[in-house]
Amino acid sequence: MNEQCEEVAKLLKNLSHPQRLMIACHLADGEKTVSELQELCVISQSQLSQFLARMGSEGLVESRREGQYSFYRVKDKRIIQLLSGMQKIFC
Amino acid sequence: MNEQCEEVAKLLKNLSHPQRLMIACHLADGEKTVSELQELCVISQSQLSQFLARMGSEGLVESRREGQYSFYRVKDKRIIQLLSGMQKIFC
DNA sequence: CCAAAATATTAAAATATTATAATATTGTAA
DNA sequence: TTACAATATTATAATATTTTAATATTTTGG
Repeated sequence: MNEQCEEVAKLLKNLSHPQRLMIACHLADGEKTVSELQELCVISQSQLSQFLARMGSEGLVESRREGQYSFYRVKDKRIIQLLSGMQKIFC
Repeated sequence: MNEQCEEVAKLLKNLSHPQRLMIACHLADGEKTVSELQELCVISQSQLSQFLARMGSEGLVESRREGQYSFYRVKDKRIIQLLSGMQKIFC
């Protein structure tokens, strides 16, 4: 239980910022560009990029570059499950 | 969406510490005393009490005093739902 | 090549969280 | 009433997060 709590708490911490949560929710709907996210989330370019970097380094999202665009998506199916569960409960 | 993200992010932040998550999981199983929690979670008295106070002030748990014991429980059914959902996904 | 758009990185001040120790309060049994 | 168990509060140093501004890199159209 200890280990799972550590792992899950780390994930929740990553989702525990309103804008990171919003980013994750939008990405759970499907892959998005940084600039698409920037419009959807109303967030500064710098902060968005920093948040995505953090979310990437902790395995929450992954990205691919295509030309001048970076596409981000949620990395793990379980996280999509979690997000959609939360949506059912709280939205 | 903005408001919900704020609300849910606040909740997740509260659950985003391994020991607070463990406290919440144990309480989701049913009401517990502080000293029961202290044994279950292997945590210092002071920190446990501080965590419970914080979780209480943010509406995650509530308590009742009975003699020398304080009993804590999860306050909101939705949070129990969330926790058991997480358990299904990650445990 | 050059300019502009898209994205990433760095830096730093303000704020919040965490861990720990010390102390205080409350209730009960002797 | 005294001592002890259970719980709560306060204080503080160490660490992490958040916000913001400035700068850098990458890619493409002209």
